[in-house]
Amino acid sequence: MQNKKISLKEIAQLAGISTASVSRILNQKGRYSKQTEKKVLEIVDKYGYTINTAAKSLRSNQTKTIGLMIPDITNEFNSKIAFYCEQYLHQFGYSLFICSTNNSNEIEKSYLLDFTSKNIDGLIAISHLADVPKSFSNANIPTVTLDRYCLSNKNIPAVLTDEYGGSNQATEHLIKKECKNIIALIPIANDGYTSDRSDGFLDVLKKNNMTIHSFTLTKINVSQSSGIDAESIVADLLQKHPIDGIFCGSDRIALGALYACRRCNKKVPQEVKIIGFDNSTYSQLPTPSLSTIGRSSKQLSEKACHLLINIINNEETMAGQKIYEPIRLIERESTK
Amino acid sequence: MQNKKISLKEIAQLAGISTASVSRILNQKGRYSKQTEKKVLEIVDKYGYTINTAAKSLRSNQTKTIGLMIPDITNEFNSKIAFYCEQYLHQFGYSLFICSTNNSNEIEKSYLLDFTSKNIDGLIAISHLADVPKSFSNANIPTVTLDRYCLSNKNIPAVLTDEYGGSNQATEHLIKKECKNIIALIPIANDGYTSDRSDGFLDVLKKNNMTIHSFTLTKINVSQSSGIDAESIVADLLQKHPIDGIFCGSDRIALGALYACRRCNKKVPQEVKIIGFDNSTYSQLPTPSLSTIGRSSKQLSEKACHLLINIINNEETMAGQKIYEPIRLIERESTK
DNA sequence: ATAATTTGTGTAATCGTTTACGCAATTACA
DNA sequence: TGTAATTGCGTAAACGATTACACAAATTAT
Repeated sequence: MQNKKISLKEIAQLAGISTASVSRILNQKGRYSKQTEKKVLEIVDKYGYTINTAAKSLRSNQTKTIGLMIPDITNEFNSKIAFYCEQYLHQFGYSLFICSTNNSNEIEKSYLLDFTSKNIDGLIAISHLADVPKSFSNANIPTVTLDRYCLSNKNIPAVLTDEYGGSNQATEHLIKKECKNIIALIPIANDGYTSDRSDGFLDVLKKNNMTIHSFTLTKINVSQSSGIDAESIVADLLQKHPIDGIFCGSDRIALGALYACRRCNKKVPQEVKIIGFDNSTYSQLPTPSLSTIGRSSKQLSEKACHLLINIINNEETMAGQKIYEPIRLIERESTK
Repeated sequence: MQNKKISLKEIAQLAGISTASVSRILNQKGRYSKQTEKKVLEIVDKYGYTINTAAKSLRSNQTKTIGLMIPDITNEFNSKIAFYCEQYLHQFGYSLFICSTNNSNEIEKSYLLDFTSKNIDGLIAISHLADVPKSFSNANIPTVTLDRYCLSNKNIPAVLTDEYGGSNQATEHLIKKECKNIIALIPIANDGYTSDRSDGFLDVLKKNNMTIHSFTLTKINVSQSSGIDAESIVADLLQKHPIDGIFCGSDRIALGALYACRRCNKKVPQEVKIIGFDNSTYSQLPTPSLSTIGRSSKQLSEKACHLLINIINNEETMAGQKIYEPIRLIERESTK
């Protein structure tokens, strides 16, 4: 019928009425007659009108848009978060700006600036938001932190995994399976942050009066190669010490540990038991399959979205609140 | 200094000049003096000003925003596409609206409407765009299709994997390894579309004068459970026929086939050889590791983005052009 | 010294919506 | 029948930026 976008004003002209009426009809707000409504809707349909969001946002001061800040969308956990957040928020008419930050403060900052320019209605961030630009704070954008808590502003609520409890359970599980010499490999993000996974591990060892050596806890930089790094570290340790239990802060690392055992001819689970963290697809596929600590990315996502929408709508600040998502132990062949 | 967003007009007031000057300075466009520039930049910095994108877009008619339509972000291939597209487009100042369509025409349509409202500058779609709403066409949004070609408009350029060549190579590889009874399991998307993977397979069989039975080619619905579906189908076939080679249209399916062989006590690769498609992480982990057909998601993404930006900038339509990304055979243990 | 050019700035319209306010026509109520 | 309430619609300002145009002041050329 056309091949150019049509505006509300043009619809008004075609219908011989004012823009105000058209707007009221399209938004089903205020007063208008059935007659003119019919006329307008016909024209809308005939010409394939869609509203201009920029104009609407400018006037109404809301964009129906949420920012999602994620370290790396390629990571299975993160991509699930993105998926479930999108699903949940879509129900409420929100679209998602997604950005990968690689945990870099610089990149985060530039995206936060971009987000304030774009006037997003809210932000979900898998980040510590350690360094937030002034313009972002000034904009007072409702924010929820996911799987991390905000370092720069204690009022930002967080939806968290019970990492301490998870590593507790994992370690207890190894002990129950009669491991005597347990080590842990904990990932450390390139923003320098380590999770509570190491504390949970160490506390259980102490509680059980187990000796803690210099090599008991190793930190591994998070990267594409963290599995490979873990492999050589573990292979090295296996040759020097009588290790029989390995708690890994991620499944990727656990996989590296498994390969290391193969290389050193240590049978898993007979001689060495391994447990990972995340319940990613990785953990199900190798032989033996890997025991791991699972958490529901769906639950995490939905709690974060729910919280965010509440803040957006009700002005409930939920200030500083921390919501914990429980974890569960998933026992597979590597600790049988 | 403040805790409210400040506008360009307010900056002008604070500096005692007109909005026109401020705009010229911030955009480094037109004429202005060093003096006033300094004054303005100081105020901008002091108050943490960021531009209001909605207003800018409304006036300038471009949003610096690209839509990315993907069947399921949770899928490894798709998440890589998202990652590389974001990286590439970010360099040029674009942000990404990402949406998961689950291959559903209905969902796609509603997102296309949303995108036209939002006035995205361009669209990259892993989709056949079989059913495009009128308003989207009217909006004349530069579009590139990725890993699929557009069914509703032949002028839309596409960046494609050489699927035919890939399945050709995979099948030839099985034959070279002396497989005599080869079957294929090809995924079929829930928009009803099958790729060229089956043609490539069948043509090679014909060329080599191999018999094609009723069970030679099986189609499997794409879903979370497609691996499990494949497992039972293959297990069933293995018991009835002397199959010694399996070409799988995805690594997930290949994994199912591998498990089926285990269940039926068929040794891989000695008795049955398996080859997958995608070179996903899945394929590297099991024992034996899976041979597969690889393609570079980075190359695919960058070609698509490059093409799109060209269309956006130069009005080069590249109408109907199809760009093929080559594939490569990755030989692992499952076909040794 | 005068004319021509360049430079810095301001005025005001514009992009496409929403919405407060006002007014006339219709309907309800007495 | 007259007054009050309701209904439907239009006018115009506003959101926050960009930009064509005009114009005075400063600079350069002649």
